[in-house]
Order: sequence, then C-alpha cells, then structure tokens
Amino acid sequence: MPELPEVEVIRRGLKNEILNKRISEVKVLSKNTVKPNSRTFAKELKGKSFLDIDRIGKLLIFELSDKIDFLLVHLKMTGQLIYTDQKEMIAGGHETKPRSSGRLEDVLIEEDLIERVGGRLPNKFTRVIITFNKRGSLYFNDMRKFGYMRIVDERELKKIKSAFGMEPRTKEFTKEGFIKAIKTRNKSIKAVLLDQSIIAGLGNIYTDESLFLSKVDPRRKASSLTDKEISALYKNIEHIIGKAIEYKGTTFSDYSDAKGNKGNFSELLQVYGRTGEKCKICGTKIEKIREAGRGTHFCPKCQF
DNA sequence: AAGATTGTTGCTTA
DNA sequence: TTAAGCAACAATCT
Repeated sequence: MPELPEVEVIRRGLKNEILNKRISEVKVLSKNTVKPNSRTFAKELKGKSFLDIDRIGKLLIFELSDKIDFLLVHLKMTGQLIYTDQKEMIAGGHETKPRSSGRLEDVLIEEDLIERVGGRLPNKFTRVIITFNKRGSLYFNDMRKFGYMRIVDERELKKIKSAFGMEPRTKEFTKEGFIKAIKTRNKSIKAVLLDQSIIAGLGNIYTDESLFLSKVDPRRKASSLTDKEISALYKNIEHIIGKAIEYKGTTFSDYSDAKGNKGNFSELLQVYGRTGEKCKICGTKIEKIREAGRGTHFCPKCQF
C-alpha cells in the first residue's frame, strides 16, 4: 500500500545510505520478482553502484553507474525496501541466532532493528538482497510477491515515464491542468484520482482522504464537479501529500521506510480505515462502499 | 471456510 | 476511444 508519500520517504532515506557504494553481491531468492531473469539481473548490477535515486508516482528509479541502465522498483501492495549495515543481520538467516559482537552499541542497534522490522533480516518474505562493498545490504521484502525489480535502458525508461500523468507537488501539477484533467472525464472522481495515467502517485488512502477534505462524494462523476470543488481538491491533494511526507507516511500494515521505521500519518486519517467510527467533523458514522473496484471510505453527511 | 485485502495490468463487455 | 467490471498475481486475516 505504499503510495507517493511512502515511496518518497523511502527514496530519501535510501539516498542517504547507498549512493556510490559498489554492489558486491546480488542474491535473488524469488526468481519471478526480478526481470528479465535472475542471472541477467544480478550480472547487470554487480560491480556497479547507484548514482542517484529518482521517483515517478509510486515507481522508484535507481540510476546505475554505467550511465546506461536503470533499476526500477515497484513495491505494489506489500513491498518493503530496507537498508541495514548490521553484519549480524546479513550473516544470520532466519533460522540462525544473531551473532552479535557483544558490544553494547551493536546489541542496541540490532535490537532496535528487530523491533522496527519485526524480526531479523533476511526474513521469509525477503525476495532480493543487494549487498554493497561486502557490508551493508538492501533487502527487498514482499509478502505477496506483487512487487518487482527490473533493469531497463534509457529508451524503455522514457516509455514507462510517459505513461504517467501529472504528479502532485511538481511544477507540472497546475490548478488549470488539474481542472481540465478532472472535467474531461466521465468516470467517477475516485476512479480518476486512482488512475496513474491521469494523476500519478495517489492510492486508495490519500484518494479517500483528499475527497473527504474536499467534501466530495467519491461516486460523483468527475465531470460533474464544479470549478470550486476541483480547486478545493487540488489544494487538499497538495496539502495531504506534503503532510504525509512530513509524517513519514502512513503505516497500515506492511509499510516501513528505508530503515524499517513506521510512518506516523495514520493518526491523522479522517476516513480511511475508520469504517463505523464517528466522522471527526459531524459525528456521523463513516461508511465503506465499493467504488472503482476499491474499498472506499467516506462520510455520508459531509461529502456530497 | 468463504470473502476481503493496500496496486497494477490486461481482458471482456458495453 | 472511453469506461466499468473482473480476474490474476500470493498470502494473510477475519
């Protein structure tokens, strides 16, 4: 369930840790997770380093030091990217006891990581391990195996990027452009906001939250929204995405940042996951329906 | 024990 | 072309 804010927090965290470090080892524990195949994947990464990490929508883009290829990572629903340079974590499989050095500092760091990640790494959901300079490792965990890692060249990257719509909090995300994008669609506003080719980065949580803040019923046809409503929606999307990044994302079940930390935005959620609870504005019970094929939370009194 | 679940793609139908 | 609905991907929880 990572959406734009969660992926952005991961991107920033990772940038501080792994740039310009030589990749010494690549372990693929689940072959369908990487494309095109395990052998090519490992070969393309080994010996290189990451020069930069970029993002479009929910897709992470790692620039490789050969200046030709890029590593794309999509976390889909349950993917996690966690970096640690704890030797114990790397050395010990989940059946092995941690081999702590015994130094107080190391023990504390290790216990802290276990606390945050919920266990030692790798765990049974670890699909890929990328190790740098024989020390720190980047773990790609993904319970449901929907996520992927993929190497592409510049041409493919360009093509993939072109399929994304405008992205909140960038200069292309203008009020005028947004109004036009909404007004010209006949499907529901919920479906439009979730459509990555129209607006990039919103998922189920921030879509429901933005619509609540804007007092718009998620079932409304996008084209039926007034300029005033769309303007409010525009402002609220910008606001909520910014706020969520500030709070390090929303942790519902699987999300954690690059260091395994949980996000703190959950406490600010107004409707998502609050089915049957009281609306914080009017006290009416929050309802959950199905719209655009997704569980959709809203206040039947505040949103119309 | 059937049904629901965060994201995305692709297929079918209208 | 556009939109809606659904299955699939896999694992877990209720």
